[in-house]
Amino acid sequence: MATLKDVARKAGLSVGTVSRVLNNRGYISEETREGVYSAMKALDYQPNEMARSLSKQTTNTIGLIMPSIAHPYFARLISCLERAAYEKGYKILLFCAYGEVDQEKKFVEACRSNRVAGLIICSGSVRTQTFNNLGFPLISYERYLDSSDACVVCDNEEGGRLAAEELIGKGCRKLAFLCGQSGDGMPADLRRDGFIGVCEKQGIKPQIHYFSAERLNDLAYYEEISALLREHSDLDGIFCGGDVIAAKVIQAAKDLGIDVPGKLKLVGYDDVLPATLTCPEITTIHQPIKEMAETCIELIGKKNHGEYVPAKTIFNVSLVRRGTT
Amino acid sequence: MATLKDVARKAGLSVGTVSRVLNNRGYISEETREGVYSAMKALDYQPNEMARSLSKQTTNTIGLIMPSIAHPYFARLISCLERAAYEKGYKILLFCAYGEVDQEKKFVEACRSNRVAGLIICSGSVRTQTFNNLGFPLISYERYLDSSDACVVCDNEEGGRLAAEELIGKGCRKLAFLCGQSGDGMPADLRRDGFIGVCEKQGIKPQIHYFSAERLNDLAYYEEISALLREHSDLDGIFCGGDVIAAKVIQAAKDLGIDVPGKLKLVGYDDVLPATLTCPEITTIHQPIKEMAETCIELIGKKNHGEYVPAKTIFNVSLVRRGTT
DNA sequence: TCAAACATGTTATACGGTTGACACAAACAT
DNA sequence: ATGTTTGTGTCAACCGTATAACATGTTTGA
Repeated sequence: MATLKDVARKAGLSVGTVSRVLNNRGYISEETREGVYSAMKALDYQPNEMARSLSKQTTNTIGLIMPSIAHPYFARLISCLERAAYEKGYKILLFCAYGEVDQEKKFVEACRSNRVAGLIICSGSVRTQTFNNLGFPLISYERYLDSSDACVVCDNEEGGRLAAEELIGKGCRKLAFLCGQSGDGMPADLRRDGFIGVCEKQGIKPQIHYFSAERLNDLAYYEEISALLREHSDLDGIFCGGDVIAAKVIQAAKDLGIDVPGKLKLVGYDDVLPATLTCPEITTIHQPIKEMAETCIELIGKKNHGEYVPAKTIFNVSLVRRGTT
Repeated sequence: MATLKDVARKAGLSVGTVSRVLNNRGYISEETREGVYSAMKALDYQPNEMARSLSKQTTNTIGLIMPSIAHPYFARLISCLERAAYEKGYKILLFCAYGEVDQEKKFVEACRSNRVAGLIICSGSVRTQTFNNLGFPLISYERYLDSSDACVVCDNEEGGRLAAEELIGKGCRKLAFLCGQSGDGMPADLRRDGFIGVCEKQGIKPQIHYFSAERLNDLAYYEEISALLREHSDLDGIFCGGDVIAAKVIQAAKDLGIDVPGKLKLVGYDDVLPATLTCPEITTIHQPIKEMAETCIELIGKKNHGEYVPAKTIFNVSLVRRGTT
């Protein structure tokens, strides 16, 4: 592929001058500028980003380490992050660690090797590991990570409270909470706490059921849910820690002859695609994913410009009422 | 961050020797090797991939240009591609072009700038553009792209035939096909042709309905589907060009009091998450996405090693019978 | 004992682009 | 006439790593 030198030769200019055109430095006549551009076009020149990054000691690449890609929530998140990144001139280097500490570590190192401009991580291990002296800002998404430069989260406790209020307000008294991986710093715990808090005020003690971490990847919730519904046949309201879980509850309930929302009401979480694919559609807690993604990207930019960034940015959630309540 | 020079100094060795250790070149004593490793650990050294790529004139990055990320099909595909890439030692640079030619072009240039080892593109424009002298292999996914080095597709016509046979075999006579973007080289056309071919042999002339391209991003199919069902109330079998479409047909049918699969039978396409979230679950055409993704990555590796790669790799599809037929 | 194999160092060049110092000339302003 | 701004070229150093050529030892083995 053509290099700067080739362009300079073609345009009858020096490398320095061509570089000036490319980087808008110093004085450049309109004539020269056009000469450079036409030479670039003629040679189909594309600057070598490797060389540029090496020389400039900075890249416009942002690393993403996610626990899943195919899950609707993360698919949506990655989509929003890609768009926000693109609009700020960044590219996305995507890694999926499946929540495994070893892989996360490897990918963090890969990001270091690639001298990314910033790293956004949604860790599966959270507090068990720390990342120091990375050389670039680390944004923790939906997790409280001590060694991060900033956390971007939504108000999970409030989400839990909204769900409880909705279910109780609609007359439910036998409640349950189904969620994914628990653990220090994970959002599921906060949703649970918010949920339980409201329940207790009403003298209700909800069932709590945790799915194992691998369910995030295979999404095989059905059997466990069906067993739970059979075991606790008096349940009349379930708060699901995700919309996929809620969709599977609808299936299991239907198969057991339990009417939703007649006999059993549901509130999901996330407000992603599955919430609008079921019958009935799922009442759920909406997370402002797009805004959260944009904030992640902005925080990296600010941090790299030496600006102040808040250690924690908390987004409001809201209830979206659909057919399951 | 520490450089090779720092490591060499710390280990009391020359840069050349350290580089030999890193690249397994020439003779190295066990003692020296360990000295280098401990120095690397002490300095928390990570080789600079920019410099390495620049020097080696090759990267281990694969570019991905997709029309969507959040759509379950592409989310799944990207997930499989990331995994396959990781297993072969590649990293993923992810771009979403929303099927827009201009953005695709920009992203192809970005890939050139980054000297990717290969590019996998699922183009929205297909034959309207050509990419030549890219400097790296171009794999076209599910599209027939003339200027690509290889196409990886599934047997879409066969998928259409399987769907028609299933519906007709279950007694349907008034058929329709709903699909996304049509156009030369797009898979929807082949599915349609396969579907129509079987229908005609049975003397059936199906309705064909195309959604606009933007539906791929907003997935707002409901209104159009509902209108179609009302207009053609005698329909008893619908072949949907995607599982999300099928899920929305189930909703619209239910709202119109049409029983699925009693009065109306459905076959979806892709076999992705939504197919197993609805009631009933969706009978669909399974695409071997994982295998297709692995093939894409392998083809890039082979092409870069000068090995022969077939211009077209076609994967078999199969019918997965669930609740909608 | 002498050659081959092993182990390391030195030095230079390359990858492709950025940047700063410096020189030179023409155009312009005072 | 003199100083400033503008436009360009030359040259060199640098980013971090790879690699080849060549020198210089030390072991090892026949």
